[in-house]
Amino acid sequence: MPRPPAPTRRVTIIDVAKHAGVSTTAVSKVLRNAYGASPQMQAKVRAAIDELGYRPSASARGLRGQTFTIGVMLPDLRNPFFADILDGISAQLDGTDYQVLIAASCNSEPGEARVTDAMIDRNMDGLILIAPLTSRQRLERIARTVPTVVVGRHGRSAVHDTVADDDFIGAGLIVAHLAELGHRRIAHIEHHETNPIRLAEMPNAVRADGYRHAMHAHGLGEHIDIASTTYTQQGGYLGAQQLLARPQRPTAIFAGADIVAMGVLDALADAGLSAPADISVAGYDNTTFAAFGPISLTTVDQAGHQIGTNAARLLLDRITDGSRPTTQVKLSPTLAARRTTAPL
Amino acid sequence: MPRPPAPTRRVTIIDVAKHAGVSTTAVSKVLRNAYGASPQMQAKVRAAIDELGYRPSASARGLRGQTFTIGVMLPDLRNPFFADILDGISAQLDGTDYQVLIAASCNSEPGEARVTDAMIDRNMDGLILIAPLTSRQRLERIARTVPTVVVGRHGRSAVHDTVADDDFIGAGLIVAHLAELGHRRIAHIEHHETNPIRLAEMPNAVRADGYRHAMHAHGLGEHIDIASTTYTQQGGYLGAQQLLARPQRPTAIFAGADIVAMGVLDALADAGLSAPADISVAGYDNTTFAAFGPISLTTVDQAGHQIGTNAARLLLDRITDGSRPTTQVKLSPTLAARRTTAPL
DNA sequence: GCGAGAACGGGCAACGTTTTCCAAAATGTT
DNA sequence: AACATTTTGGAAAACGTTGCCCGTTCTCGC
Repeated sequence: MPRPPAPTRRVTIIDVAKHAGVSTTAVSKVLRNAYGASPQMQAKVRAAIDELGYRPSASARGLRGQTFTIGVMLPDLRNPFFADILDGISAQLDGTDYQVLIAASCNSEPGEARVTDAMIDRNMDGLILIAPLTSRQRLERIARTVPTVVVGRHGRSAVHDTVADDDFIGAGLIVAHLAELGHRRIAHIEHHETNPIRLAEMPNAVRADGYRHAMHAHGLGEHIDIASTTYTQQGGYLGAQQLLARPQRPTAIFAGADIVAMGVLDALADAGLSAPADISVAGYDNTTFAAFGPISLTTVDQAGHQIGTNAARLLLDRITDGSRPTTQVKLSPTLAARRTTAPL
Repeated sequence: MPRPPAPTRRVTIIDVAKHAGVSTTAVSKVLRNAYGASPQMQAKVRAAIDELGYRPSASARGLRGQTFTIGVMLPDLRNPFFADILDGISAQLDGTDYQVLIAASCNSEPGEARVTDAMIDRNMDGLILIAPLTSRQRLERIARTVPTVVVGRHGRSAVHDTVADDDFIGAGLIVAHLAELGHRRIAHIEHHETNPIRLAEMPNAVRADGYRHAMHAHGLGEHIDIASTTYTQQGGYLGAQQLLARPQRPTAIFAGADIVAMGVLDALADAGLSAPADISVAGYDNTTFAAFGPISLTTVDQAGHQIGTNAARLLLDRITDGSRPTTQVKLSPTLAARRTTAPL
């Protein structure tokens, strides 16, 4: 199927100005509805814009200042929880001139560096970094360069805003739920974190802390039992295998993430066990599939939508006023009790 | 937590030139390793670049030509199938200077128009449009403006390349699988398409066609039974309800998408039935959750990764040579038989 | 009428690259 | 030694906006 596409020059502000019989300055003023344009002129210019189908070049704008672009960095496209956050961001930005562009799957520090650099290179007006692994130092350097909101990481900064769900409370919700059902040997599968600096900031660590604290609070300190793997399906499988091999097998497993719980369920099935008959299983995140009938996973709902709206709102605020003090928003998770947990 | 971020001017090509004692032209040449730069000069310039931490501004570049940005339009972040495609794209683009930026959730024609316009405004070098709803006419207009690859939509164009999975064959795989298991009353739930122009091009329509054709091929023409809803969980629920209310209830339901199958399973459970004991259920897409133990959905695997690599490769080709004839790549899906289908 | 001030419109210089050119120097060829 | 060629490096003009600044022309209060 041959035929080369016909090249066609883009309509510029100059074309519009000529067509409307005014200066480019005038067109620019109308575009940004800046001061100094009479209604008649506005009408003329707008007519010309429509007639010619003119669209301002973001590159040229970027060279002078704004690009009306918000960059969102996502660690993983597969976790539907992030889609909730995105929805919140989009909802908040709807009606503004800003366009959201996403860079995904930068699941390593160098990967994140590449992505954030790329966003800065492209003159984006603001960045929303979701669950970044990047060092605090680099994070602050980024935030000093461009308005930034960090999502899902605990710990405050003088230079960027922060939005996170309270993972400490969330872990407590699960432990309380299971304890109420009569469970005492409640085990946890955590994402192993080696980096000591990130230790206190990353959600996984906070969830583990919350688990420990809640266990103590319910007088179950002696039953604390943590398998340290990763927040992946395989990590859940391996973690569950470890826990099932204990001399005193737990009666409930709190997986640090829904995807981990999937691995746990697989391991149970392979061991000829089932949830909740033999062992109760809980996850964390309330991802879309957790609600599917055959799974029906008890989990913690992280108000992803609200996280998104808050992040976007804070970012817009900071774009308009870069010098206002930074804010830390901490949202409260809720329990989503379903059918993988049952009374002992 | 007060303290405004310290503003800091960006390092430009001029700074690098001064620091290296050469002209900006020279730096530019080194950057693009263009002709006319001696080894010594290259060394000097590279040293200066490293020392100053210089990064070229994409805006300024865009004003003159390339931005080294590839835009990917995704209809829906929640469908993990798209993540597979993205992985393929990233894999192919890895090692090049191109950065992928995603715009998501433009689940309507006006939404898609906004997104594609935004990408063109930003001078992106190429676009990958995944399962677009946009009219053929607009699609071609876009492709005439910027190198474009359309993914997941059947029908060829003289102006853009196309990559798609063969949905006709895929639907046939499911029907063959079910027929082999002894099923005869195999029903289908389709996504209702009203727009006649899109009718032949959209995957959902092709899947329904493939279903019809395969039914005839297996001598089951009289049992063709289609519930027309949407490709959503709720669509699956409603579709299953319709099918269950038939005087002659089907023994197998082929849902046009995995998410639809989830709704079907819910409807079965609510009716006191289960799969595959009472009714076999199959989906389409092999999304991540289809493989989860408790679900274990029989489905069709669309080589998402390959779709992505092919799309990216074609796009790079077209960016370097816009006049080469267009290509249509059609990949073959495979059956992923799991536990929601069983012999009659 | 008259001056002050507001309203309106436009000229022009950035912004940071790339891309022609073009000159000078080095090298090769008779 | 004179000339042709290649190599090397730079000057300068775009690219499409915006924002500062300046000159008009209104408007209005006296």
